[in-house]
Amino acid sequence: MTPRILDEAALQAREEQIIDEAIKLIAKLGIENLTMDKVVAKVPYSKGTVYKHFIGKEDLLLAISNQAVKLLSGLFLRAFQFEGGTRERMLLSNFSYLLYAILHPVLFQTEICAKAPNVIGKSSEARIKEQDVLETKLMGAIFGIIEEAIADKSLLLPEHMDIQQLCFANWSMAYGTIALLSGEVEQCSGRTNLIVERELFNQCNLLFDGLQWKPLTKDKQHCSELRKTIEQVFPNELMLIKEKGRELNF
Amino acid sequence: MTPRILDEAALQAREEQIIDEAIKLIAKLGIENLTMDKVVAKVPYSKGTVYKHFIGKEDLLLAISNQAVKLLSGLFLRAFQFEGGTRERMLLSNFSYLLYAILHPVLFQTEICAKAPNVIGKSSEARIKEQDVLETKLMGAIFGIIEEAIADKSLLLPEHMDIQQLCFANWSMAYGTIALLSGEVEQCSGRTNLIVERELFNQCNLLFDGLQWKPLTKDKQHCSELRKTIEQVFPNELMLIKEKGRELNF
DNA sequence: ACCTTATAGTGACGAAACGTCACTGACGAT
DNA sequence: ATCGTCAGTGACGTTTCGTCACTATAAGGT
Repeated sequence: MTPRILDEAALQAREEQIIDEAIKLIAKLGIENLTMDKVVAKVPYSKGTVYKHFIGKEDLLLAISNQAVKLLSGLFLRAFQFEGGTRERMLLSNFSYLLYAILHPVLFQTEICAKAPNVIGKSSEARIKEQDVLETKLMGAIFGIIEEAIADKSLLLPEHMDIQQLCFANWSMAYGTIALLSGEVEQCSGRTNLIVERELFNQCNLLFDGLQWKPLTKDKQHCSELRKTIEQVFPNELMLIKEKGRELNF
Repeated sequence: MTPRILDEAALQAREEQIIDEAIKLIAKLGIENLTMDKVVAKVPYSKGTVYKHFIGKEDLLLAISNQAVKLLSGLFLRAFQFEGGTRERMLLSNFSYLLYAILHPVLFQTEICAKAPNVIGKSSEARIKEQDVLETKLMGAIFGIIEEAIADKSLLLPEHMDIQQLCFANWSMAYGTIALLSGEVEQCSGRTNLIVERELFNQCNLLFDGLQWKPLTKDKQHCSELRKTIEQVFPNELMLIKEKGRELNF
């Protein structure tokens, strides 16, 4: 009466397989040339099956973005677990975001795209909900660092702001910086001469100094410290970046 | 021998007419449901003519975004020309961006979309160049305020940062905040309880305090001052917002 | 007046992408 | 062996895109 053969795990694996192929296609053709037909052609499943997983192209894009956020979560967690001062770890978190953006340009690009209303507007409810959960979880690591900072007195919560608002302040600053600069490698724009890692570093410090988050910039060499910390916590990522011929300048 | 009848001005007018109809369509159907066919149907010109102006849908979107930036420029200029302290005017600039985002959600939404690589990737070179020029011009107002601030000693340029970087720091902060929050009216997210105008206000002050931009938050009631300034410089905009049933809470 | 010529404008059309649905087949239950 | 159910298929109708062969128009020449 109930001959169900749907294996939840296998289903999940298949979904990831489709996502992986889509990522490869974006890397090869650019996100603007991704089509469902091409994805279906790359994958050992039929159109109908693919559409069982994703209600449309936008839904697939959001799924890729969610996948990316999962990957990012891992980096955030490592930054969170690093033994060091709270300000240092917060800075490290933001830089783990940057490392991810440099190492996985396709994922980051898709994440940006997935924030556009024309994508959200055509995605499934479930997928949007998933995005929400993932981003909330991501914020959790940041939230934790701030809690600790307040507990050990290195940070005093400003009047009329709670921890959540502080989380958001940090997140939006890093997001704005990386989003606006990641695309610009060489453009004859008013934004030339801006190096994403340097601007991110500066802006983090401005924000943290504005919050009076100890130790202040004037009291500590955050720059050299961050360099060491990154080498310690993200050695592989740093190596991969070097292999890409990219160097971090800040 | 040379019967040219192309009137540059009329051509421009027609382009704006097409853009206007597209904006109306986005407002009605949502940006995800905009199609060139629908635009052509709304406009007294044929498909071929429309495609003379815009090489494709993405190019049209970028054109709308550029139109939006022009509108925004006017607001920025008014903030720039306001007679008041430099910090106050900078704050006002950022809020003019917010007013625009609230008053013209379609334009702002399109602006966000137009930053996505899948749109840029399919736009014409000329249009991208135009975007660049417009954004540089926009930055000009911000740049000017900072120059003045440095001149009158209310702001000291931090070590290892130039004016351009400071401009960018401000821009990316405001962009990140508004972009991440503008979509969220009521969502059951980790980002609930965040009110865009309040967060923008807080983050501006954190950044400016971090820069030691006088007068500091502890020395002045920026909040009530900003309220007055907005009423003075943007009375119409404020009225329109009220008519929309929206109220600024910060 | 009439023809010439070059450009503006048109919309039918083919290609491409989308998303659906009637069908197939595989497997467990009876 | 038969039946019922559901995963999987891919052909097909639809939508959207963008082009291009053609028409209309207007200025200049004769």
